[in-house]
Amino acid sequence: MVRMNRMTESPGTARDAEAVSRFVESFAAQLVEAGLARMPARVFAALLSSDEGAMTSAELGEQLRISPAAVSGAVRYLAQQHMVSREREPGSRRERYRVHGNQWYEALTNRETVIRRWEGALREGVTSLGADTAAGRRMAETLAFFEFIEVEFATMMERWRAHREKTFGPP
Amino acid sequence: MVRMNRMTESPGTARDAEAVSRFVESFAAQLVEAGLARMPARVFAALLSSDEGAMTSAELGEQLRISPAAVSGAVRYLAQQHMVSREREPGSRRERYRVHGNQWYEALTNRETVIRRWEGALREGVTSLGADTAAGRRMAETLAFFEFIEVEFATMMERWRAHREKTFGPP
DNA sequence: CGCTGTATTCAGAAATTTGTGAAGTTAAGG
DNA sequence: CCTTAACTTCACAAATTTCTGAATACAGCG
Repeated sequence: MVRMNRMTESPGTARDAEAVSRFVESFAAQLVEAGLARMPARVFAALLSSDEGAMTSAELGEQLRISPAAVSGAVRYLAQQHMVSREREPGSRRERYRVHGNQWYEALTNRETVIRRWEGALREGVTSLGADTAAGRRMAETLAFFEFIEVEFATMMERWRAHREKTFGPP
Repeated sequence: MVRMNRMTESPGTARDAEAVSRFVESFAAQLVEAGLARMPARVFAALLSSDEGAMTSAELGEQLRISPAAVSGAVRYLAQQHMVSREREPGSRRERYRVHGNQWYEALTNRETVIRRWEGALREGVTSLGADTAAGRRMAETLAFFEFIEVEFATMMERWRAHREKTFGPP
């Protein structure tokens, strides 16, 4: 009985470090392609595939082979975007970073702030180019699209929460 | 009566170049913040605020003060993303780049390809980490979210087209 | 009150991205 | 065909971004 080093004991406890790492990097790559910066993407992917859904700075640094500074920067960014939360461990000064079990993707897809800014810019465009110009009309229509999206998005998320609860049980 | 240089003649024809430029740059900045690269963002904003909804390479270069090479690169990217189309002018070898009147924002928000890739990555994650692990379950739930979104998005766009037609008339 | 384990900040090195000039390619018009 | 007006590609310079090591700040513990 050779080869009982990992992924052999009680499933859900020990883990194939290499497989995890492969997944982390490949998922991070997708996030990067979607526009996320490199380190935040890697940190986030690592947290997402951790069994606890949370890791310490040291654990992240070890898994990803990056400096504490890089962890700090990535985590700060992710926290600002509400994609992770920080927890102070009761005892020591160590901190854990946690993915919000079922809300992070709302943060990820919730471009509400962005949409609002676009709407602002478009309104400005309509007035500064003139509502009676072709360009002005085109932008007015675009603006209408975003206003439409903004509302739809909210109700869509509402439907998801309902659907989710039904399928996976309460958060 | 001094100062009758621009924005004086029939509205909708002559345009205040400076105001246009201000808007172009400010809207481009929003697009950049949303993740678009600099040149594509500027080119796109310029097209969007042109009265025709289309410009030649030379016009773009002049308005944005960039080289033909930069225009070429930006336009290639935008075309790949289906945010602009290229038109060959009947006569000469000049090409015009056009924003699709009311479909570009679908291209912009339609992350379907991206979503598909994420789903792939997540499926891989579920199997490689184990469906019976906590991490696996978390990812299965995330996967369900994206599958949900994918469908919702399609119907949302359908509703928009209906709404649009009612409000602005046929495309 | 120091000590120690953590987290953060900062200056700079390294890598990546971006935009240009110049050469190359294509096709219309003589 | 040859010329010429466009567009494209390519190598490189410049600017920006990213990550690290080192110094700094902070908080719990003895």
